[in-house]
Amino acid sequence: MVDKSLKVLKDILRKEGLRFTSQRQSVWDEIRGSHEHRDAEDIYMCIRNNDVRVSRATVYRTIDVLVKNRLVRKMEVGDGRSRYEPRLDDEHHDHMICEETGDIIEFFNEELENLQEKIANDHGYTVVRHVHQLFVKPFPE
Amino acid sequence: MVDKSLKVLKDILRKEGLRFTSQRQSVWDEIRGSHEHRDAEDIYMCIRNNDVRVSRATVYRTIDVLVKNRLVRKMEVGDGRSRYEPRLDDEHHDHMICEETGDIIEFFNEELENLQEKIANDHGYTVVRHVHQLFVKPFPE
DNA sequence: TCCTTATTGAGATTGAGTCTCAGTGGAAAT
DNA sequence: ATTTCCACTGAGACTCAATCTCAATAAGGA
Ligand SMILES: [Mn+2]
Ligand SMILES: [Mn+2]
Ligand SMILES: [Zn+2]
Ligand SMILES: [Zn+2]
Repeated sequence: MVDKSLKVLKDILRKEGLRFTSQRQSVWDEIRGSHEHRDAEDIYMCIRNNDVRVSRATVYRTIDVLVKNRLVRKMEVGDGRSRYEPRLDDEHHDHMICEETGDIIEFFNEELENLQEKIANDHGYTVVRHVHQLFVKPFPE
Repeated sequence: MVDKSLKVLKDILRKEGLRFTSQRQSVWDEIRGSHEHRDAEDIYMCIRNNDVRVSRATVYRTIDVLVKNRLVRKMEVGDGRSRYEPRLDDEHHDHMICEETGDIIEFFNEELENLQEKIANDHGYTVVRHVHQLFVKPFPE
């Protein structure tokens, strides 16, 4: 599993004509190791707490490569800090954000996906990507 | 129409315990006068081009009041600048953003709205607000 | 008109993210 | 293994939207 993820990273770097470095591996390992939706500062600090020397600039630069090559997904929740999550299985999902707890719940609904594609088509467009976020509150009681 | 919009603004300011000022009227007039999705800098510059003296700080502060009181809707398109649109009739709609032309097309689909509410309910939540943006490309030919 | 105090504006500040560039190190070639 | 080249890194400067500060201004009630 670790070997496979390492190979995935190396293949991407080769494809992009980039060199394999310990910093790039650290960033990918850090993101890959958690299913949470974390900001760059959190990823940066966690890597450093593992006694790995890396700079913010390199974290940001590496994330860009990972996002471009679909190993990582970038999302904005509206607070000015981008969040990142690994795309391990690469199955699409959208997000429900609880405004009381900050919890992020993932969901996928085929019907919803088809419907939005249909709506775009009716306007003469194809959907390239989409953002669908439900800001929610738990039911009372 | 102008009188009515003026009254709406004055009522809101009174309710909030805020004073009516020419700057606040200018900001509301500027946003109200266009159906586009504009950023703060654009709104600011247009007001000043009409020879009204106003500062960026006041534009931002006034927009906050208007957004809080649902006269204006705030949205992010992902480029780091918030966009604002008037909520004249206050009918909800979502956005389709053309990645080739930058055009923003508005749409509303009852079925979509109901479906997302149902999805949230199934997880034990109520939808407080939502963001649904389709980044699209025109069909070829 | 007077008086209190909310509002304003110039400019400083914040903070996420980007850029610069001299020094470092990956890896291909020998 | 050694050399060589040049991509990569990191400290810190920089960007830019947005917020904050605070002295001067102007609502608007008395
Ligand atoms: Mn909607
Ligand atoms: Mn709109
Ligand atoms: Zn979706
Ligand atoms: Zn997710």
